[in-house]
Amino acid sequence: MTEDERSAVREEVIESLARSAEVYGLSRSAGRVYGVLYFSSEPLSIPELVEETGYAKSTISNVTRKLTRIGMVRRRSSGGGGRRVRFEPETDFWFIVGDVLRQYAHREMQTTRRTLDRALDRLDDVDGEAARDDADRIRALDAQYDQLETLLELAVDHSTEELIEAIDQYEAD
Amino acid sequence: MTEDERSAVREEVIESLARSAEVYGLSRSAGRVYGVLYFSSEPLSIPELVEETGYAKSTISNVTRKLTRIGMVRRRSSGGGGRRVRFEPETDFWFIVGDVLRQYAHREMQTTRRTLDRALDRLDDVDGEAARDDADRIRALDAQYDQLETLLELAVDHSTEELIEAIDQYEAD
DNA sequence: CGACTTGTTCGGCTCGTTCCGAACGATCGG
DNA sequence: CCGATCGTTCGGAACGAGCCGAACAAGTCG
Repeated sequence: MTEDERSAVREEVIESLARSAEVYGLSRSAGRVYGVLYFSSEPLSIPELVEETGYAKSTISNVTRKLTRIGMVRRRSSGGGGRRVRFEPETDFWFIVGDVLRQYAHREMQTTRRTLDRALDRLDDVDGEAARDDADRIRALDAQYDQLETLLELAVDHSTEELIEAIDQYEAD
Repeated sequence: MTEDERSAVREEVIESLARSAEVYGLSRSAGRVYGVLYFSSEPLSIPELVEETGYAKSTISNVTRKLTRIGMVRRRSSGGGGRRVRFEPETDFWFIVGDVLRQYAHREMQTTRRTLDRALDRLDDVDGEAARDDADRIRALDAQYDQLETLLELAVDHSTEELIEAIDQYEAD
């Protein structure tokens, strides 16, 4: 009876991770797969994940690839036995967040800023008050992106503990 | 000719905002509506946004509601003239981010932690090494969420400038 | 070499989202 | 009170995302 209770509790937590995944723009399946890996005492292969989660093999293949891309699981392309690749979870959440920020937000900001800079160049050739207004607004956008970018770079280079301490010390003045 | 060029440049920037919106989980229309509001010298009503964007009136209605919910535009339920509500953009991006984090991430973390705490309570009644392992992992999850939550609370209470300065000072040791 | 296991890719189904047009309220000036 | 204007809501079409099963490729062990 206690064994049932234990797996019920684990199911609850895994389901909770699935819901969290949806909030942050991932699929339910991604959350569940991560949850199963998180509770597993050893890395799991795709057939094992199929067994544990009930998803189709193709789904597991796609989901594991996505999770690997964003740094939530690692591929141990391994090794000896019959199984070829095995997955283990990245358990440092802030590290995951940092990875995602670096890959997506940072890239997006860079391309947007390139667009803004090109736009400003083109506006130099245009006369009139309205054009100057537009240029001012675009410069303001650029400044915002610039600040977010530098903050982002600083933040992802530190642990949560360091960041909390930094802000605490800053507040202490 | 310069007038064409000016609107072409603005179109470019607005389109860029539309693409950015997609990256961050919003619709293209939301990005474009925000862009039009951003370049407008005065708050715009729904018919005006229809005119400027080409979207259907219903689309504008839904999009403005969504943008208002997440704090990207403000409703100036308005005064005097024939028009009733008018929208103006929130131009402080970090403020927008903070708003979203407070509304979504923070709420999500709280509900998840409630689930984790309930799970730990239930596991107290279960014996065995495996149950103890599960409890350890859940406690580790809980600790991660706790740290992210406190960091989040600290971060959204400061401006980007303050945060950058705080980290810079911290690094200066 | 041939049977088996593992992982990827492909086509199809389903469901949610986005956007539209039309119908429906609600508010204001005359 | 009536017409006009503004905003919301409803039903539907087009599109994309998630998931599945089946076919396919690649490597392993007998």
